[in-house]
Amino acid sequence: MPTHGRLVLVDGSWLVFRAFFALPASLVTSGGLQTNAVLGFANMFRKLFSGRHPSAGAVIFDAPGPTTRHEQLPSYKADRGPMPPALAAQLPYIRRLVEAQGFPVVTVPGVEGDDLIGTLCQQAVDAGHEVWIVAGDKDFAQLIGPSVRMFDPMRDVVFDAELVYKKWGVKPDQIVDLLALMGDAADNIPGVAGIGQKGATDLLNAHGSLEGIYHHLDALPARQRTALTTHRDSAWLSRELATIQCKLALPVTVAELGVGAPDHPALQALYRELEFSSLLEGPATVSTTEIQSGPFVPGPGPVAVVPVLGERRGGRRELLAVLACERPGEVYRVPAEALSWLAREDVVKVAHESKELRKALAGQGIPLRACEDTMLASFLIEPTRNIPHRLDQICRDYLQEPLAAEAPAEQRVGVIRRLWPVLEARLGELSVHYGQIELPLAAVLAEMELAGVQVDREALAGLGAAFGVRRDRLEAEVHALAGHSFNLGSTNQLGVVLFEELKLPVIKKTKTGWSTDAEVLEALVHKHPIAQLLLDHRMLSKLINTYTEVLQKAVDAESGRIHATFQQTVGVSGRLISTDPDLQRTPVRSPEGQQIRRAFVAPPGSVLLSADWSQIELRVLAHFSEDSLLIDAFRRDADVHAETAARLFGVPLDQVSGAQRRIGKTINFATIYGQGATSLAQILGVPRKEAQGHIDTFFATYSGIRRWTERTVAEASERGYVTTLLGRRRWIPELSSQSPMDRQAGARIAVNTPIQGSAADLCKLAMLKLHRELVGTGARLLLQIHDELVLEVPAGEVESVRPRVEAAMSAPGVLLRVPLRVQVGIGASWGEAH
DNA sequence: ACCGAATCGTAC
DNA sequence: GACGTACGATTCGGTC
Repeated sequence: MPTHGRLVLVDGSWLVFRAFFALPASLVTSGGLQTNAVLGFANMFRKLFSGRHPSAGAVIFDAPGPTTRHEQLPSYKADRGPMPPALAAQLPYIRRLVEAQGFPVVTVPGVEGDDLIGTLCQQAVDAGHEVWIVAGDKDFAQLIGPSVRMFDPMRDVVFDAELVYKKWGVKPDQIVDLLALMGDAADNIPGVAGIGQKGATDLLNAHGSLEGIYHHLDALPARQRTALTTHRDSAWLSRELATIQCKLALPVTVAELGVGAPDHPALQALYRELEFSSLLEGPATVSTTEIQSGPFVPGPGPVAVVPVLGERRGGRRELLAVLACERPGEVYRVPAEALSWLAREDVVKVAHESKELRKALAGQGIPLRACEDTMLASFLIEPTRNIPHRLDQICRDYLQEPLAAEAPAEQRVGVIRRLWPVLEARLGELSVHYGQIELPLAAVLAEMELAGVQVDREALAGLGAAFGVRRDRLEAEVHALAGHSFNLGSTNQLGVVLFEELKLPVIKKTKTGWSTDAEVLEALVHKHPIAQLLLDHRMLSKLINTYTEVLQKAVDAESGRIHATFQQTVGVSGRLISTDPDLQRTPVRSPEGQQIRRAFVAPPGSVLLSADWSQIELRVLAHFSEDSLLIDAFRRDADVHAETAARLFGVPLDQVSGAQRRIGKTINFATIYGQGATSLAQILGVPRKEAQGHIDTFFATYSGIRRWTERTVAEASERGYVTTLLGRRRWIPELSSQSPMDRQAGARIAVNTPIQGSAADLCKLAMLKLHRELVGTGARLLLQIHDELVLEVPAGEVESVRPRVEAAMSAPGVLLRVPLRVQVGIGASWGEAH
């Protein structure tokens, strides 16, 4: 955390409570003193400043006893109760710790810590300083401004105004209004009963402030109006309670908050007294040496590297320094200005999640070369174990040592250094796949993540507003039909309305009660008008909550684009997984969904090019199974779903009806998933017996598929794993389970993984090939959606880029027994390109 | 406040 | 329960 030149105000009371409850009470000295809060506090302090202190700051504690807020509301913070004695006993040590660290301790009787922080913060801002508040309570978000940020050390997040908006949906100066409405259970701030976080943010976004909301009561739905009127006094009192005082007269001033150098002997004495062996400096502890360049000459192994990252900007995080470790026990801190050695081919590096380091280095214009990756190696060795393959997990598994999930960088780098030889040896034959596919792909993914994709924020906002109007109308209609209002988002409440009050038939049950899913509602459409309204309401709230809202918030302020992450070690079959946000689940099927895709746009002068494979998984199945009918169908470029239908129903191809083709398609896919008769019957809406008949006919017709399926399951049972086209392995312990149900599930995995995983292999291969062939063009890859690639292409280069895309995807570098077909679309938006 | 389970819906 | 691979929003009940 870059704290120099800033005033740092630490919410000490909060930190102490968090440490006390987060760590086990079993941490005691040999003298019987419980030390968990002190240890947690000490660790947090070390993590915050890692020896590099700010020039000014303070740790603020609440003084015991009542404050003015208790006079306003006797129940304020009532359920906190008295401080546990086991915690109170640790406070003197925490005070010693803070003082030995060189920080002033600030406590003022009768004044809450929040108000101390608020007032000191205001003084500092007035004096032209920047302020960092170290705290976890969302109350503090109200103080954030151009020169004030909040750092939450538990979540490792720095909040600025933009992030506050992302997190809570309102601006910092609206936080008190938000709390006034939604209340705060932790502080016993009552808020307005009946209005939760969602309702509160929506109201504030519509009307700006509490005043605005009360001025427009008439415009609100009846339910909200009633709630707001009934609890009017509570709302205003809540706002008062939630407001942090910034103008108190205090016995201390900002000018007195100088931070001194840590008193190491005093700290060590304290650590010894409390028996904190992990914090004691000694031979067991790694010392970090600051160096100005990288004098690395790898001996028996590579140099392990861990980036020290700063804030997020434009889709990447700022690179502050790199910790490097050549020999276990020796860690160097290399400043960001001296990292050119990371680009050297002759110095082998190893990182955990090299993609992140690569992205951070891109900011300095330094390419990362010759860098191994422990995360990718772990994934290939055993994809299903240790997802998402974090360092602490694989350290535990391969070094048989514990490592804290958020261990400091100097510890992580040593672990990476020692892990690499172990993982490299375990890779064995997989090292080819590792070196040829996954490792180079990480570089391609890094570029895609940095590039991001442009979205039309206004278009999304407009869509969201339009959907919102429709959703609210539907909600009112549903409430009217039910005769009272209730939360449509609660399946419990909905179940009561549908099955008790309206006495509609129960179609299906869940583990805990009545099911109200889409299938059930579909079945009720002809029994009651409420069902269709609910289906439409579900669709619209889904689109609003999961897409229009989330996507707008995901837009990066710096680049104006969405920078998703492509997880390379999460999809057990080898698929890439997009998160933050999940762009691979962007709607496409409904017309409303397509509108959302139209908000993904190309910048002026460019177009989006979308290319997707036709039936890639069925083609992979044809290749593996060598089924003559399926291979022949693909070689003729036939309509495979129609052909399957023709064979199932015994009709000539040109007489296959739309409904029959749909069944053919469903059954073709059912093969890939190892679907059984029951579920197939349910999907097709036919009797189970008929579905079983289709399955029997299918396998009798495509006998090659039947033989391959049987052989694959048998081999997997024998060897314990299946492989994909490019040799990726997935172990399937389910196949040797005692439970027949588990074994059946294992059989489905054994069939599906080679198909899904090989399709993923082909896509990765195509991405690598395409990436090479795009060098020198202005085109760049943006997204991968399993069987689709989306590129941004300068309008003038479309003619030259398009054939390269088609070539890379049609012939990614492995020859299958069937051709691969690619469909390309081009447009100003993703929706149009599709 | 935090967490996990449950339910639901979206994609390929 | 019965369809493979996923992410994520929301609600709800339990625990610190």
